[in-house]
Amino acid sequence: MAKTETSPDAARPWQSYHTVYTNAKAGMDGVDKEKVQRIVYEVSKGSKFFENEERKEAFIRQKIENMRSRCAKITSADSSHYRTHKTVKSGLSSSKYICETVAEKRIVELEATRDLSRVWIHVDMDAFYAAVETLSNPLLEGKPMAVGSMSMISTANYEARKFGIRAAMPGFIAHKLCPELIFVRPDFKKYTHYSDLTRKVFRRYDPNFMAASLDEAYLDVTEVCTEKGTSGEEVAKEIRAGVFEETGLTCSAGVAPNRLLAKVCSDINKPNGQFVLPNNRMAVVTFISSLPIRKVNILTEKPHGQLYLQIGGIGKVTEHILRDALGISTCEEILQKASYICALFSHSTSGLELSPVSAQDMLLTDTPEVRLRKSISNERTFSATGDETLLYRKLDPFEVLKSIQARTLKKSTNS
DNA sequence: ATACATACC
DNA sequence: GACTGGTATGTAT
Repeated sequence: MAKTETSPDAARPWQSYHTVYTNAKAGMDGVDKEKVQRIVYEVSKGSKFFENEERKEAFIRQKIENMRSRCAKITSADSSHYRTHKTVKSGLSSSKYICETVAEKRIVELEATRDLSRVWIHVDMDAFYAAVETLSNPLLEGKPMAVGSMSMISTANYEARKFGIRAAMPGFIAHKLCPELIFVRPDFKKYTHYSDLTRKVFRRYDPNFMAASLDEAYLDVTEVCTEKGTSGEEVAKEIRAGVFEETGLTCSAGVAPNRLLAKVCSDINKPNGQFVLPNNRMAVVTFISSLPIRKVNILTEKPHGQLYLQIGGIGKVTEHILRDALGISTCEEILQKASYICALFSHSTSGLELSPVSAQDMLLTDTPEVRLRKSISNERTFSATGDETLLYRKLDPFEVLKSIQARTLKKSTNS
């Protein structure tokens, strides 16, 4: 009997354990994903973390079931509408007919915001922390290496990625995937130093460039292109050469009419490459059509200081819901099923999901002149305990202070 | 108002 | 044995 993709296979229980580690990522092309998935599952199985993941998965599955049944209702209301030529009401306030009108209106609004007049470059350093560590210790060259600890990995170099190891993976799982993996403790002083060197280069092309993290920045080079009579492609090449000259590190770049697209483009020819999406409606629409929904990101509109936040987007959970409830995996399918999205999600969530329609940055609005930091926090993970005394001790202001001081001291003394 | 969930690096 | 930490937004209750 033919096996369908959706039927759970009891012989392959690891297939139902969803992690982010098998997503398409630069340097992960030749990886045996099935094997990685199996090892991750085997190492994780039975842990408290794993149990919690299963609990969350079950909740999401239930949410998907609800959505599917609401979908079915919308569709049947729709067909009765066309059969009887009567207005559909009686509890079914959201017939497909009404949803389509709402969706069409929103799409028209989004289309109107499309702007192809700017040239944006997104620069993304290649395996940044790992590359910096290799600069200061050339013995690491060519060997699988990760910056982080047995608990958590921040960055893996390309040799390590061949084993399926990547950022946000716990070190002990990475060790199972590659026992020879070298671990290097993070040293943020070093990364900040090299980050500053790259920013000196960025400033030459856009004094108001926006840094999204130590290793990523958005530059508006529209004026540079006009003044010098050059193209975004040429400017990106210059920037990458400049960064290499200043730091000895490689980076990748994406050139596009807006930040959302530029970020997607910088990943295409990683590492040490670039990709240009021309400011041309046809090219942009074609590009967006085949784009996996997971690539959709949103950003805050104004920086605090030089920092530009990348928040939200379609992540693991939303991707799962859209795929299993509505059969959506590309941005083109978002457009086709826009009426369902408008019917099933809140206004702001559907706005996020529909944003690729206009191939436009999804920006947070209602922004003050300069967006200020809204919160500051400091957290510590400790092992599970039922010991009440210990828990209260963790919360004791004096203990908290001591812990923060200890960490601050550690940071300023290493190297 | 508060807790919880999702997201990004 | 071990699944971070900082900041932000959205949703449910």
